[in-house]
Amino acid sequence: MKLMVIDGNSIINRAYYGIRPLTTRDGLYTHAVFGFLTTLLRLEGEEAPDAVCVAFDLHAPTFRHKADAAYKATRKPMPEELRMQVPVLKEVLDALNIPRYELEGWEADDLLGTISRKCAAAGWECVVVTGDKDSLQLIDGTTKVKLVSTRMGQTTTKDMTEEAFREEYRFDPIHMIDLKALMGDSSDNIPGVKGVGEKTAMGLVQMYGSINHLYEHMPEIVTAPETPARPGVVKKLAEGEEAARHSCWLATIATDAPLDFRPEDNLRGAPGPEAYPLFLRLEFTKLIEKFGLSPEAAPAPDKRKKAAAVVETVTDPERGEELLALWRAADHVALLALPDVSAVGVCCEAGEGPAVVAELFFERYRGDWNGLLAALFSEEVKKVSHNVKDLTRTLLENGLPAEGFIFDTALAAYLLDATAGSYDLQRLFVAYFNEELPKPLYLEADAFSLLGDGAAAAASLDSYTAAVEALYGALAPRLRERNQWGLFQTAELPLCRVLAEMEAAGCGVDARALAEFGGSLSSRIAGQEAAIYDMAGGKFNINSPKQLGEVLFERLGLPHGKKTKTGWSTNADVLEKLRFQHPIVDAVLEYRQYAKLKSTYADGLLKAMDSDGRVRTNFQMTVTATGRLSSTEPNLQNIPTRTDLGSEFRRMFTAAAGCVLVDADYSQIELRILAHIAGDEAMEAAFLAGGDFHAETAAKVFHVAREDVTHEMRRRAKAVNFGIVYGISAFSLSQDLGVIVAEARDYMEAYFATFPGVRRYMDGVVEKAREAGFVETLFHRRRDLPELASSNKNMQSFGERVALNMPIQGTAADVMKLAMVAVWKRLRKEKPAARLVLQVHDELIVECPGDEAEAVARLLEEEMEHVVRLSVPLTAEAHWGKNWLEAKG
DNA sequence: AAACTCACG
DNA sequence: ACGTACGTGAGTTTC
Repeated sequence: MKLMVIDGNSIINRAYYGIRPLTTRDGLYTHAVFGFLTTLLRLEGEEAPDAVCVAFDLHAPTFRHKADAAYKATRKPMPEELRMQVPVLKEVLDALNIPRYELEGWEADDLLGTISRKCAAAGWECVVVTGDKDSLQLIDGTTKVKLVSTRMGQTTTKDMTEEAFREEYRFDPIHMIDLKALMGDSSDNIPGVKGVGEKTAMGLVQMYGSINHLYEHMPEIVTAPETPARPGVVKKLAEGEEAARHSCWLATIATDAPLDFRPEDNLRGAPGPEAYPLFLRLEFTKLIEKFGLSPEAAPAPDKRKKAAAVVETVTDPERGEELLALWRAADHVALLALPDVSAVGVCCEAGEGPAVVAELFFERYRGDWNGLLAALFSEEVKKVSHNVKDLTRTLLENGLPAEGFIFDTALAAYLLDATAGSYDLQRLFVAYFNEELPKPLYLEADAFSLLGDGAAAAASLDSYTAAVEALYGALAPRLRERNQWGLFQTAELPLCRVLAEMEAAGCGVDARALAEFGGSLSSRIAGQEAAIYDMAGGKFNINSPKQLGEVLFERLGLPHGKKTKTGWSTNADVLEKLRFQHPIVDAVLEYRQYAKLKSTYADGLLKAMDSDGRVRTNFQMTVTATGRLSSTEPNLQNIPTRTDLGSEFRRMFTAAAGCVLVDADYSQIELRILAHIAGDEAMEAAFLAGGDFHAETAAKVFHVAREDVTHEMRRRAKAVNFGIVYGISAFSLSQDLGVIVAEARDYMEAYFATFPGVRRYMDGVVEKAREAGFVETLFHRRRDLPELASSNKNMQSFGERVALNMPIQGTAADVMKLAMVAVWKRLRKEKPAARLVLQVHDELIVECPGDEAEAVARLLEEEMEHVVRLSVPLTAEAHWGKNWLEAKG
């Protein structure tokens, strides 16, 4: 069997430039699509493949892929006349029933690589069609590359099999990587080795093959003058080793993108009924015949305005079955359920009449409603709902399936405006349709819940369910317009299931140890309390900043620092500076530490425990402005770790009997993302080198050798690194480091001199944000920034810091969400006894049988590292143990 | 309900 | 002259 996979971007690009412009009567450019289709016909004729599919790039216009951010200079932006044709081509391919693949965060190249390897694994032959020589590295025994070029309307192709390649290049296809890494490629922004061009690189690769092998043999090259590497070249090679290895990474096409792909799903089938009218609209009359399209297959246009919904309360099992058949056949239904699934509303617009909103109140339903629910929540009925994660958790906890959710109106509204604050149905409906929904339903904390009797609910469940349907119609196209469909479908929506399972699973906590620890904290608190009263000369409420301030700053006469709205600040920063003035200060600091641990963690966690000895957090998906999750009731994302005493709490988060916790965390994910989106070469090189990044930074910034970096230098470099991510100011950095502002300013200057790309990024992103009114992540998560247009200078500065920070923090959040979905899928397939239990922003925790620890650890690392390909490696490290503290490694 | 403090990434 | 890091949630006091 043979599959042909086409590099969609490459071929449409070549068609665009290779064919004279062509428009329809109403001025729509179509020549690139036309050229693509004629090329497709030609290729099908030449190859007669059993299956055909097309891969596309999917990346932001603002942040390009690989080390692409700085390359506005070298890679021209896609002309508007071409850009507008890409969605048209996709529509055409869909109509022709030719599958297309695109994946947030991956280039078409990587998909070609992945698809070709999956074909090989399935025993299929694969033909990769592209205009790009990069893909030649994919050639092997079962994969050939067809190079296509289109000039003056004429398309020529060149078949590169393994033999043909060797004949032409005299080395193995895989070494195309090394060739490109040595000679560089400006259009892909691969630096290569300075002073090494095509000729030299070719000779070196023919002689030594890989770059690794080449550098291993450097000594011999020096002494062998007849080699293609003359002495000058040897020097250049030595100087360019880092660049060569970095370039190697950039030049390698991934073959392990997380793509759900089976060759047999791409078998060539008949065109759909939409194809004929679409080709007519594009005025592709000649192609209609060549693609065998006919008007008979055209669907009847259905533009009729829907009448108002018909509402019925279902009590009869037979009617239930009837409706189920309609729901199965429908494109989708809108659905809401009460938190205990005691009532469900289903809105269905199938057929030509008005929408039917069916309400199922199970205390009134006379048949087997469990069977009905199981069918309703199976894959077979495509459902749109509001807060899918919560419903999924409820369903799973009631032993019901939870499949077939295709949209979530709350999540969609969140992606469209992450700073709106709340996403309950009433508000959304008002915001999008300027109409009020009836009141009887009480919406609590975004969850759909019911107060009052069934009659009151009956009067409103229908309007709320219909509102979900209406909002779907309004929100879905907006997501597509903003390029957020991919993020929604690949990250947010599938994450609902993952989080629901995590919440339902919970995490084991040792209640006895917790209570015991709480007791010892009480004693410590009592001890400090007595000492404080003694030194203060009387009792007062230490927890009251007001009373504490009076004692410290009035009675004891200590110098007060910052003031707050209501008085003098008594926070840890201030007290830290007073430590040597009076022994009471240390006592207060200790008291505060113990009191915090006791009330928030010892008491707090005990209160939050379920009867089975586990705590179940609520992961909120629609809270943060950056795309992170938040965790509440209890918050399991702020369990202490920074002090020895506090981290004892982590010892009490335990694995079930026979199980261990596996903890995997990303290393410096935000700084790596900064290196990527800023395209800063020095920073990229530092990460490629793989050492201690803060120390590496210190060496560069302070101009000392790596081994001469002191602890203090590293500490300062680390603070600057963090400051950069937060949108630094010299003042705050000086506060953080305890140095004068001028010195902090010097550090920043030195930092920007070391990493010039970072400064360019900072200037660029703020400028763009000011123009656009928003910033976005690599995956198009967006945050609106009205602050930048404010007349208040502080507001503006805040907006600027957010503009700097959000794309970084937000991209990290996107990556983690994608990783969670990938990990979940693999665990489900390969390690069904393992389950995800916690996420703490850059850290994932899995509970699994002890003998699977090693395998699960490797699985976590692999999935987390490979979820996206940046210009620097993304690394994750996993460890395991009987409890969270041990598992931290 | 708001203010303050402090736990986390 | 001023106020200054980004993103969260929870417990406590005070109004």
